[in-house]
Amino acid sequence: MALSRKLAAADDAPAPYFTATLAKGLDVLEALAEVEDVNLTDLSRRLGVSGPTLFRILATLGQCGYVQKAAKTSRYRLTLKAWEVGARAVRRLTMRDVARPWVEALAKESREAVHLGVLQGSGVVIIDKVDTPHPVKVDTYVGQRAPAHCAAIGKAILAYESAATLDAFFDHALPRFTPTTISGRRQLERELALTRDRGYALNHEEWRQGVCAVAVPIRCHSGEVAASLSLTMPTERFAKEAIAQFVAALLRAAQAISRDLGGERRESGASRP
Amino acid sequence: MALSRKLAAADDAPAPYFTATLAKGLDVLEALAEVEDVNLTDLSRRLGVSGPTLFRILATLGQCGYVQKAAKTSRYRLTLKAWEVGARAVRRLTMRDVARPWVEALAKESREAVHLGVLQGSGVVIIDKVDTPHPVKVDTYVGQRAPAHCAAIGKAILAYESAATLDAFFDHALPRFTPTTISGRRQLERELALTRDRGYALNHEEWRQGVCAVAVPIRCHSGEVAASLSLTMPTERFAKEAIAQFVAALLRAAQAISRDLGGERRESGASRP
DNA sequence: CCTATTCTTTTCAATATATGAAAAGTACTT
DNA sequence: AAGTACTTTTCATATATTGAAAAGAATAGG
Repeated sequence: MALSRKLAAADDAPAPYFTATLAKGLDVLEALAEVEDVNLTDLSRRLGVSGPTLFRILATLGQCGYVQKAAKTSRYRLTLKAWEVGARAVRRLTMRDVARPWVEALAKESREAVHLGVLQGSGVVIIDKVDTPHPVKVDTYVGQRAPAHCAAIGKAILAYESAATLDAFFDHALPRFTPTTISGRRQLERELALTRDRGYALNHEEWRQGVCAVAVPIRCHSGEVAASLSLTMPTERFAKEAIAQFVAALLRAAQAISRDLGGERRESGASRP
Repeated sequence: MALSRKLAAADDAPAPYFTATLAKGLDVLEALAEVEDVNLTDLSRRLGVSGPTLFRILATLGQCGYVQKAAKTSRYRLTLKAWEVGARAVRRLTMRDVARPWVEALAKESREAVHLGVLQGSGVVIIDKVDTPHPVKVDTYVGQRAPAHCAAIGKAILAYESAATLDAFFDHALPRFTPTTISGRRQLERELALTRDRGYALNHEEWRQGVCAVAVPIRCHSGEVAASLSLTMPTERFAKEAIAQFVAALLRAAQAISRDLGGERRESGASRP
């Protein structure tokens, strides 16, 4: 799973223009993101990289500030450096700032967790969140990636993507996570058509057991769908009768955000919720 | 500035255990974080890396999902991948979740921008923020790095670090940003002693013109200073008479956070503000 | 407290890989 | 439509990366 793409490529095509060392370093970074703390040997086994090689990579990541050693010796862990670098990219998403007040208002009104997400490859990345006041919460976090094909927040975007983008999307597999996961291209296309017709996307435990969600697309001034807004909750609270109200609130918020996006500038003086 | 540390090392020591290609790739990532969109040639000039080499690096970063090409061809930009990877590290900081309600309460009470920061190398990284309602705001963002020696949020942590950590800290230079920046070791040590005596740190335009701040340390259950909490505002609003009130509010919030950190678990049922 | 075991770090020679010059191919500009 | 600037490919060379093996630390076990 953490193998560099070159090796993972089933067809042994020459995989042109690929710098193996760099890819290996990034794999190490990603592996460290998953484990809290590791020692060299464990990590070396996990990644299938020899000790000395990993030692050099970790030393380099350390010198560049991405990794540090916990305590005196032994275990390695990530610093916040990767997050800092990435934060510069997030900062450029006007969407986030414009949507913020409406995300908060929607959370207050619905009393459920609100997520704002954008499409990135085969997944949706949560770029903002306001949690529910209920004591029973779904475990999600800002920066989390959800598979687009089985999350409401993903389907609400996919439903409005161009044929070309969808073609590229379907190059990725559609892994099955639960019995209700839609993992066939045909079925997903039908689901997306349904989503377009209704104007909102649903997820009934398609990704994680016990978790449901509704989502609507957010259009930018040019009319393209640029993000999506969702309400996520435990199945227990996802009553059939309540959905219409959730959708209404979502649509109101999404429209307000679209409107505020018009100017496209950060300090927009637009009306607040 | 974006040169890999190997080359930047003034003393031409052999710089042991260093993987140049990986470091170059990370440099590219960081360069892309700074520019929104670049074409290959510009980036190649900026980094002093030849075209074909950069081409390979960008191709690799692309295959690994860290970079993508805008539009059809031409310009490169960062994806959210680095941010996603880093978000896993941030998520492990219990501090952030525990502090959140108090950060919000403090923002409401003070009506100024509240920042929560942790020390990372020679800087402080802002891990959470709630902005002021005032129309005149200081430009800051979550994920931002501030130089520790000339930011209140940094000095409030430095003041309580061990001699060993401080020694390591002083290996970095203390760049001067404004006429009031403290850039000598002796002077900074005096300032830190003063900070300890008072119990709070100040910054009068030491980093950025027109920006002032007050900050207090946050101690974890073991008594170590693990983070700091600041109020940041334009000099115009930083009235001498108001500081005592800001400090009182900051200390109250910091104490509450320290208390709530006791359990050290995420879903702490502790009292809310 | 000493020995055994496991993990980290260093060394080193073989080899695979990255490198930049130059050329070919594209995409803009005027 | 010709010119200019940028991107991509090719390729021979030099270099950096590689893992085996060994030395050195640290930790655990008796």
